[in-house]
Amino acid sequence: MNSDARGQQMPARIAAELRTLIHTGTVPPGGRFQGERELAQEFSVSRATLRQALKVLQEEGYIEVRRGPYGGAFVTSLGAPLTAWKEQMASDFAPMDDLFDFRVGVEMAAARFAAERRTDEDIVRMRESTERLATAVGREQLRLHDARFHECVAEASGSSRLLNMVREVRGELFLPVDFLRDDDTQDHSDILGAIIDSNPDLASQRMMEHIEHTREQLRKLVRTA
Amino acid sequence: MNSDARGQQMPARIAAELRTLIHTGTVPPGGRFQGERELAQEFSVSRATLRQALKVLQEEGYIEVRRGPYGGAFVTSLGAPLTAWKEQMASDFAPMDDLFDFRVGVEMAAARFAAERRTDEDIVRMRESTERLATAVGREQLRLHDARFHECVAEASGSSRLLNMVREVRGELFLPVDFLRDDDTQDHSDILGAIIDSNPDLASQRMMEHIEHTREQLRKLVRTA
Amino acid sequence: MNSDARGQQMPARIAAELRTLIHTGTVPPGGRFQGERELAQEFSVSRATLRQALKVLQEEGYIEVRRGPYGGAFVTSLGAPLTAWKEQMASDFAPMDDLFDFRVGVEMAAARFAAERRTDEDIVRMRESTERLATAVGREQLRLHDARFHECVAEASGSSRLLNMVREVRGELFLPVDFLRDDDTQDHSDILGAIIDSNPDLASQRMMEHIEHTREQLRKLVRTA
Amino acid sequence: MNSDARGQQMPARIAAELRTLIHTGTVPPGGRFQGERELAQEFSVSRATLRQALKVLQEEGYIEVRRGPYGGAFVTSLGAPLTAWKEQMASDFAPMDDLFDFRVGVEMAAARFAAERRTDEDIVRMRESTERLATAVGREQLRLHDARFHECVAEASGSSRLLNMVREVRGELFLPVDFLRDDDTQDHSDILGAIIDSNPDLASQRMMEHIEHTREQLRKLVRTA
DNA sequence: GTGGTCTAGACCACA
DNA sequence: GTGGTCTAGACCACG
Repeated sequence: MNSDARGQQMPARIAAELRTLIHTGTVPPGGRFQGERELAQEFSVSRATLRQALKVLQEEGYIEVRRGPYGGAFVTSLGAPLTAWKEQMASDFAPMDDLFDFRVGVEMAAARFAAERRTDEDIVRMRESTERLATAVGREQLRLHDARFHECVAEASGSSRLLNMVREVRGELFLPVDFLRDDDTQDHSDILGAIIDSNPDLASQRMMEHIEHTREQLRKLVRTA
Repeated sequence: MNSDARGQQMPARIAAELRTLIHTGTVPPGGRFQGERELAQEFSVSRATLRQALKVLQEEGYIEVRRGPYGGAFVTSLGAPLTAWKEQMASDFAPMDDLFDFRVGVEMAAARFAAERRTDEDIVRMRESTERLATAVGREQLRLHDARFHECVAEASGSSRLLNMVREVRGELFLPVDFLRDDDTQDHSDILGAIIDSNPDLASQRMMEHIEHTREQLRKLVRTA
Repeated sequence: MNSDARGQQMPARIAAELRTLIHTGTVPPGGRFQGERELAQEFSVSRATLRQALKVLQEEGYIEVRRGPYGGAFVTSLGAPLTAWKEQMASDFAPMDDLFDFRVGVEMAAARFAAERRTDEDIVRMRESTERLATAVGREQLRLHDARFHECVAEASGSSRLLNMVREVRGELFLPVDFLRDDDTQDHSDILGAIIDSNPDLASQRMMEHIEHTREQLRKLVRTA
Repeated sequence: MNSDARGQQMPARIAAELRTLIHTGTVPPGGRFQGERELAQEFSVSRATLRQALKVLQEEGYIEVRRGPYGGAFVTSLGAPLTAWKEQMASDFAPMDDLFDFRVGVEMAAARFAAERRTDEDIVRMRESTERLATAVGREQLRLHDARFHECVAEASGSSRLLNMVREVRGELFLPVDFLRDDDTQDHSDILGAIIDSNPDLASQRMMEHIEHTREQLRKLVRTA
């Protein structure tokens, strides 16, 4: 009914979308967003509103804004947000568990339907993401291609709603992704295999294990930090 | 001061919530909502705003407002919304498929985690829902207890996010539920069994089959209508 | 040259002007400012800009904003600003001394020129202020008529620049005025006498003593607080 | 980031400051300002902005900009500004009176507090200014050391606010100073004497007379011009 | 051509 | 008719 008006205010909503781009590594530290005018148009929003969104991210320490030509909104090294996130997680891990429970649901379903419905083109895209992750160097690239694979699976599921949710969840995940597991590439490869074999149960099963591994990894990280 | 002021779509939001109450059978045809003043207070909203929400539902044919003593907002027989829904589904079933893909994801996860984490109290509640569905008479009761069971499972999963999503999906489902399958009670019972046995894979598997059956049923309904 | 553009941003400048109205008691605690639209027009500024000014005052604890008819920006009991002011003064009284040095200059000159140039109407106004102060009840009235007298003297000086400065200084004074000396009325009366007698030296002399008394009073207040 | 961004009148502000330097004789006719880059840095402003300020002064006839080596912004003989000023004063002397009323206030207070608070170093500086005025040759030197003395007194008052105001007023005075009275040196000397004697009333009294003499001188000048 | 500020005006939610 | 939010567009200061 009101599918795209979930009730947040515009600035907060746009801030969330931009934050997602940072969390997923789409715009890495040091990277620059488009100009305010372009962004405003992209979000179908006035520049004033967009600027409020940028201000939120600025105060959260995600971006810093520079003026002049070659100015713009640049992603910081993310030190401040990382610290804030760790503190919050250390004091209460429940929200993260909640997020992962939901992630398990949407990504298992995505993997299942992907195994049933994937086209050859879907397979090409998923394979490419997997290979790029394998050869990625640097945290930013790892982060980006890890996120990209999960999106590709959701795309292959043919469900726009699942795709949106996969993206939304990913957008909330943030820095955990900074600490990718060494065997992520293998996980992705295994999942992809099951999808190619058109084995929905196996695909979703492996997706679940993959996500639960990540959850465990995160839990450890928070405990030791 | 303006901490929760979303700016501009409160009426639509409230309308959606009230619509959900109708879709899930919480307030059945012929049933009456609380007085405007109570509703307004419940949603932390002014009476004027609430009246706009009611107006939306009125125009959609969900409710009719009667004045005087014993007046109030009464749920109609839902003929108009049903017709509108059928027409829409007949012309494009994709949104419904999208919704069901997502439903499969969240409810499978809910069943899985419920099987892992359910407490004795959770079991009591789920069992009660199942039994009430078995002995329910009339469409309204069926609809209500069917919805209630799915909520109970989501509650047992211990994930507030999954619970919210289960409810949200249900709120969008509407009348399909009018046409419950005869073997729904058996499905619920089977799912509950797997949850009680602490068998996550089986519980989620049965939940999926249950939902896919409903999807098929609906698809047929639309074709023949 | 650029007499009215001293370089502040508009919101800060407007906030300062509104703050002055509070400090001088023109709008007392509990009082209400005009509607945003009127204020915006009065300051020849857009509503958005004016709202930023209101936000500043809101965060400083000077006003609270209520919605609905009979809503608007209302002056608080000023507890928060008072506390903040006391703390600041206790840690560094120098800015207050600086302000008073300047005040001595402008108000002595105002008294001097008033004694030279006052018209009969000026005298009427100054006398009225003095009398009202004598019969005033309540802090708000005292504050208001005290401020009013000093303005009247500055008006009588015939120098718009001095008048502006007297007002500006008064606007920065704030709560000190909350603690009026018992013999303020006598001081005002003495100053007025010298002005009526067209005695510039005596008028400015008395004005100085009046202000220095206030300074001393304030100094004590801060020490004991 | 935008801590000191006043938004929109930087050029005018900078122009005013540079104009003051000319009015006070700090940079005399024929004199050269620093390079654009140095000035820009000094005012913490971009070169483009500074150039706008220079353009303003250029159009007012205060400076002329020469290019090439030994180029820069040179103060003109000030014929054009002087003519403009005379015309303006002849048509309306009120603004000048207003300025002098204010000047009386701030400089009397400065003299008063200087007499109360001057240190030995202050005396040295004030004496030096007085002596240099006595031995000055040429309008430029006269203008410069006259202005300098008044600043020294304001410095000795220990009030930064009074000092700022004395400077600001002086910046607006401009060419009147071109026509210094012969007995200015004696006036300064008398004022200094009262300050050294720690006689606040006398110091401020003499300061007033000094300023009022200047006002009269100016008035005559305008009448005859 | 960038971000920073302000304007003018609309519509919404409120009581 | 109030305050709360957003839009569209302008101009300024920047490097």
